[in-house]
Amino acid sequence: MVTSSKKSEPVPSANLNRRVERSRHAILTTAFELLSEGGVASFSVDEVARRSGVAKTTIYRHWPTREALVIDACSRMIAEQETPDTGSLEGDVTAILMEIAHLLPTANWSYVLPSIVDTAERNPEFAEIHSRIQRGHAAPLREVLQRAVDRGELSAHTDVSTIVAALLGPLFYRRWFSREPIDDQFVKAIIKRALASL
Amino acid sequence: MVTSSKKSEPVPSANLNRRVERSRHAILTTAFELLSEGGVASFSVDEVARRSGVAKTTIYRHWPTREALVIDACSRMIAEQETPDTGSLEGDVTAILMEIAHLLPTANWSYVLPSIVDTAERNPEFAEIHSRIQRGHAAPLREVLQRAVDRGELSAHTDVSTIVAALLGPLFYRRWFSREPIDDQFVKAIIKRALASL
DNA sequence: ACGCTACGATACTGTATCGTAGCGTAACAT
DNA sequence: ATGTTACGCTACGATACAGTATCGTAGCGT
Repeated sequence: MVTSSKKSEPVPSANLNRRVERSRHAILTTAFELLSEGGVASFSVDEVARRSGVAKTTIYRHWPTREALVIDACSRMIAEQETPDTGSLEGDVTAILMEIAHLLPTANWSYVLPSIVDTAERNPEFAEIHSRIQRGHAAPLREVLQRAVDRGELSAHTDVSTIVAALLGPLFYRRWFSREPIDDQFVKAIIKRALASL
Repeated sequence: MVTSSKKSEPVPSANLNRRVERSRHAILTTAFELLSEGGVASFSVDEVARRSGVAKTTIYRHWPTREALVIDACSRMIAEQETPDTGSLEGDVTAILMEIAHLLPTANWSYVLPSIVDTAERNPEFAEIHSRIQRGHAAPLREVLQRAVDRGELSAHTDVSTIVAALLGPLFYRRWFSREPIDDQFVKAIIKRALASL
């Protein structure tokens, strides 16, 4: 009785989910790859269908519009970083920035982010995604900075947001604006200046 | 004799040039406006024709392709800034950054630049334009910094490029990444840190 | 064995775009 | 007056794309 009543409920069997998940995964993987290559503007559903081998009709069975798929693919791009704990503020910050400096020239998301920033300039949905990505990038820094404030290594009236901008800004600037290389020496100079006790 | 020989040369009369210039100006103005609204990706020749009142055929008589027109319109976006001379490094830098901080939320080019950055990521022609815009932004800073080095206000082995990144980076970061407001206090804090004598 | 569900293939509508061609016309020079 | 030049207009052809409709089929549970 209980089992039969369960059947009538919308409980898709595990295997059906597997089938669905296979399609969804193939689509999303290809979508992500396509995004990395051409950005948001040149993204097309037809191309996803061609590359993934999944029929376009199937794509539209899972996502109502092209935009929904793009947004979903963008969301998979949020880089999650661990928060180090070396004991000292400078040690933590150095660990975080060195990793970012290493990722900036190589990681996929660094090719797509300008496209998202551009789209976000005029589209609130992308502004929301961009905001999430942004918070993800800054979170570890905010945490180690806040810890430093709490234990007195930084003055209590330090504005954490300002320091984050002073740390991330120059790195991003070199990646997307001046296009200069980002070497260890540069990162260290930025850290010294951002954390300088005035 | 001299005048008649001049005629055979490709010396279009002034009035003809006026006619041509009127068309070119109307097209470029509209193109620039369209770029500001939608970025490079959504730019279309048909729309320029519709808005400017100039026939599409005429547009193609002056620019061979859509891309050539976009590039031409982008080139008009290079913001030229004057280099101040207040006598002190901090005064000069403050003058420059305050103006940029004021322009960032308002100027047209701040809406288009992400689009150019994105396009430059994959298109060498736009990378070149982006590079020119970038140098234009940094030039006044480079100059006042170099002057400060020359007169000994900054140590001789200061890396000017690093300081420029430490100054412009945080401002750009707030405009296009964290989207936080850029107030005078923030600018001053960034300047103090960037110019700190370590 | 039977039925449900997701899937594939194909075709289609409708639109937006690039870039070109043909033809007539207004501005301008001489 | 006559020719030249730039322009406007309309209409193309070609392509790409979003999104839908139809029909047949393969996987999977029961």
